Amino acid sequence: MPNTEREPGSRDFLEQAQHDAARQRYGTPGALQDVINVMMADQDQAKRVNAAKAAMLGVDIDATVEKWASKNTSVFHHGTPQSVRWPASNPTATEKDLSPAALGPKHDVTMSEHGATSPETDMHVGYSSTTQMDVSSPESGELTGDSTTPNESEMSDGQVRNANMGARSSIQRFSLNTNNDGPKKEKGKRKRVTFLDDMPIPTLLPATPPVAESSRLGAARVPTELDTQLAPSLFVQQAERYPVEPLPKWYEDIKPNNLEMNKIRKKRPQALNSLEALKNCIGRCEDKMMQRSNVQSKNPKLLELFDELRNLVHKAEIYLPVDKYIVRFARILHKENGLPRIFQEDTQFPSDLKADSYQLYLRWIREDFEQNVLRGIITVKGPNRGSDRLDPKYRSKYPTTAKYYGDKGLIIGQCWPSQLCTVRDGAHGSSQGGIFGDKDKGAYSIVLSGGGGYNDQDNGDSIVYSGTDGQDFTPTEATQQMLRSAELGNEIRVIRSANLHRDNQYRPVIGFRYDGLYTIKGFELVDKEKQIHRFKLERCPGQDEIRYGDNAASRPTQYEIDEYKSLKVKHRWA
DNA sequence: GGGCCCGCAGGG
DNA sequence: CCCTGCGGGCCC
Repeated sequence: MPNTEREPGSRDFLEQAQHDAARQRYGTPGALQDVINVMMADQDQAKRVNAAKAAMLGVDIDATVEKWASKNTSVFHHGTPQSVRWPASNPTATEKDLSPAALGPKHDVTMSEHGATSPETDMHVGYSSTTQMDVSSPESGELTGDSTTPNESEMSDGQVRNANMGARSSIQRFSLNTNNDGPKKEKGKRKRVTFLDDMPIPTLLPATPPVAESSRLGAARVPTELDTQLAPSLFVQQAERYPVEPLPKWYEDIKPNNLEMNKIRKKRPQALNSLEALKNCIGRCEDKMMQRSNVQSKNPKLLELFDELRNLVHKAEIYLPVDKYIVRFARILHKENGLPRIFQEDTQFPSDLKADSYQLYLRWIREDFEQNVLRGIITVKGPNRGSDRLDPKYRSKYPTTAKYYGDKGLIIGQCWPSQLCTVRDGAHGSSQGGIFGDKDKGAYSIVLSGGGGYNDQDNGDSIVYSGTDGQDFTPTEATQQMLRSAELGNEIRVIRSANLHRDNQYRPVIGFRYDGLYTIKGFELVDKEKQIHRFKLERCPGQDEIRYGDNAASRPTQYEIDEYKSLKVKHRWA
């Protein structure tokens, strides 16, 4: 079939492109068919997306297709030979403006904002770049004789077709600077890694919502179900970031003068005093903000008050032993009296305080008053050593799952002493695995750690993360999940482990920290036989900053650090 | 700090 | 019941 008949957005084109890509990546017919099936399901959506984009830009889609076909080159192939290039990592203005982020309800798009952009890059299918790399010895010269440089005769039928279809081959070298590992990785067996990434890899762009009927007039676009599923954070209104929940049943069922409440009224337990102190501090913050609303960030008295409140919230999270009666007595879950006064949309509290008070709020809302950081974890004594496991009783009482996109129920900076605890709270789904996902849905969450000798790179908002090593030209399950996410563009929760390299400024002091949602912007195939892929992730916009370093907002909090350390000591004794 | 090796949870 | 895996305790 001639190239010109493969129009972007057409079923024919997509089928062929996805077929070739899948064949190249997976090799085996069974896996291939799976990929195709999933991809085909997305095609209607894809067509709508293209039509919507064209409509918004006022572009004649037919003319655009013709133009594209006549060029017959990769739209993403623009070279900077010395640096790492990732497919679609440097989106053009057009791509950026059409991303779900820009099109979400947060940023209503009007025609005038896009009138001048070029349609060329607005194709449905993007292509990977062409690269060859030398990981460990950037300064070394030519490829040695024994290094594998695949040529066309080694390619499969599908690969050859693919290469013909897409872009030319201009093999380039580049070196990778890893701020974690530096050049020390020499010790590894794999001195030199070469790879051929010369075939275009069609990638479904992250889904964007179709245009509403009235969009010609610049009305807001309505996200589809699929959009909100893949990238839920992009469609969350500010007001819904920390939604105030309806008062839970257990809370409302407690009558103000029942027996327990009367006891509290008489006894005034210490925990109640702590809650009252917390409320009191909220009130003083509010007063101060009322006075100096314009210069609140510079008011030293107010900053002091925020610190005091932080301290109270952090202490409550770890050490405050409340029960449902005390919580109810203090009316701490009430919108008008309690924690929602901090995190509600229209307040001026710092974002870290909002987040941390919301974490506490959510736990109490679901009637979990176990402030022990190891709640839900039981230690069993084996013949040789003890081991931790999830307590089935706690699990059934507070069931969670990690099989979801986004980070509903988590806050940026949330910390856990162990990876098992991240599973307990549904932040991650594997007690040891770094990647948790699903064959069809891609990755939901990943853990960044130093273990395993992976050649990762961490720049905070952008990450290079390696898939696990496969064998016999077959990628592992986990790697396939990441590849699927690269196609879907879904949001992935990123958790950093204290096991990261000490030089990494984003490393949590101890334990594990949730640092926000990222999406995969591209990947490189580093080793063909072992199917080692290195994924480039970027942090989704609009989230709070990563809470690293030494400042009031950073986590784990001092209380968490002390507690985790003391637990480790205890563990050694037990 | 590195290596051994025993584990866990989840998925096929 | 098998397998995988960016933990982790414990030994040196």
